[in-house]
Amino acid sequence: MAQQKKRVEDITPMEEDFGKWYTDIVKKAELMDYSSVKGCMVIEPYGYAIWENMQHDLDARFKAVGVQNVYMPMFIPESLFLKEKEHVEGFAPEVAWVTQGGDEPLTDRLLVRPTSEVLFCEHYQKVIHSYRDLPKLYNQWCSVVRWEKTVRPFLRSTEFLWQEGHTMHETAEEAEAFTLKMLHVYADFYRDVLAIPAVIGKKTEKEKFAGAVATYTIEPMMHNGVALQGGTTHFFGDGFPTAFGITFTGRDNTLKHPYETSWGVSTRMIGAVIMVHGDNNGLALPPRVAPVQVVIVPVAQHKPGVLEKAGEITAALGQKFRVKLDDSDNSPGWKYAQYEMQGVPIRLELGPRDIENGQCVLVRRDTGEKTTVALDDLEGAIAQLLDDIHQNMYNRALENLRSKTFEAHDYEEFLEIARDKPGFIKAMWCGDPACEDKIKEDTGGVKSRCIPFEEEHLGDVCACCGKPAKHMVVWGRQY
RNA sequence: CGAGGUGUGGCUCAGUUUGGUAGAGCGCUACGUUCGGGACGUAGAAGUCGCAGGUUCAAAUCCUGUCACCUCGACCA
Repeated sequence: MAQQKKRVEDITPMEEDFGKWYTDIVKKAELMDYSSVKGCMVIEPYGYAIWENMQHDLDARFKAVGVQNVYMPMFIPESLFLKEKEHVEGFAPEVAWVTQGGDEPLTDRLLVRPTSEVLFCEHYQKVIHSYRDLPKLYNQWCSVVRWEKTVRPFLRSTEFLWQEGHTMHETAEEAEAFTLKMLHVYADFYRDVLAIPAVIGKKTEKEKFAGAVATYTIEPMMHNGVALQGGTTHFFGDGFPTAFGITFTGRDNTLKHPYETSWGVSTRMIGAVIMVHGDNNGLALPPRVAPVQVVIVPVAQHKPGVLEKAGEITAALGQKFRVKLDDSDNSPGWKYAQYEMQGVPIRLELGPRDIENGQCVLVRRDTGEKTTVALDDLEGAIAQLLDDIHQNMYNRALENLRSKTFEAHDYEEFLEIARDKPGFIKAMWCGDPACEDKIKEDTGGVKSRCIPFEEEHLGDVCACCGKPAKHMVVWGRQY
């Protein structure tokens, strides 16, 4: 259709160039703008509203499991940062330093936080004295800075917004259980709010966080088969608490170190939403985070009664949904394309003909399907439609994940899939990091995503080296 | 950080090879006609050519440096 051609002229088709398609969308849907500092972006109102919706929902989920919000400083003295060795080695290459305050050079340099483990530990050392003080379940919403070599809006930037939870527990078992609990909070959020399915599991030794005993991850698959690390939770054991001298008197009146966890998700989730749900007409937002859930487009709005009726409907629906009325002078067709580009889940068209018949037209962003609805039933119909859209978007993403997940039983098959079929590869693994290195080398970038909780038995030997297998691993390329 | 590419009104780009008055389309502003899939007419505003040096009578154009962005590799949420 001719109109189809016109709709997509501004966005590079994803089949042609997925990277270009992505940047077209972040710019044209008005999510962000570049700034004059490398790797730092302006998050524009529409993009920030998505983040706020994510924040509100997640924050409530954190509080439901007893987490409290705090705020830590953005600067860390070098001497404090140096206390945990593996952690330093992990982050040292990408920290930004403050070396001067006003006119005076600093004797103890400050780093801009790349993550706040050490600040939480310094504080916990002061406030934890007894098992009665545990657990401590703190979280902060803030920005952190990592001096990345290459950057991409929302996926990898020098400064990014996130939340970081840091908790202290009386026993290792409790801490480990809490690490998994938070992983499931994230997974539920991805499924129920972002409409994104994911592979959930444990990172291999090679891929775990600097200083952690164990790292767990949720790994959603983007539309093109590439993975994005969607959120991680870490069990730290008592390494940091020992290094920072955090002690408490236990129930048996002996001095002990508490056990620590941390967990975080970031504005990268916006990138995930774009790359999982978007299409060649632009962004497609899951209803539960969409800043505008219903956009009302009046048709022939100069005719008497149209704008009045549209205003009435906007006010009524605004009680229950996030609604926008576009009464600008742009043509209806222009508005249709604009809000499709911005991913608004439902468009409500209202013209003189509709008003006469006591109805309006609802158009869903995910399928393009149009239905005529009586104005009397509108609220119920929209509530139902938003739920349907969420479910349909989830199902589509799940289908994408399933259809692009392959099994490899030997190395030849593995390399063939890695070369020809974008997506995840399930394969048995011996547990040796050498095989991870070899696979990454031979395939040009395929890495272990995780050892999924739902393991399958695909064979007895490692698909790479042929030695006895210990686990099934999901492999893939990542952003 | 390695390889390649690009910076010219708000956006997409032409002009750079061969130095000589700053261009187009879209967008924007005003008015009028329109309005069920990116409407049209008329009039108008808007650019120290990424930035800093240099060569020259003269630089968007040549030289040096620098910054940013894009693509592909090595690292992360």
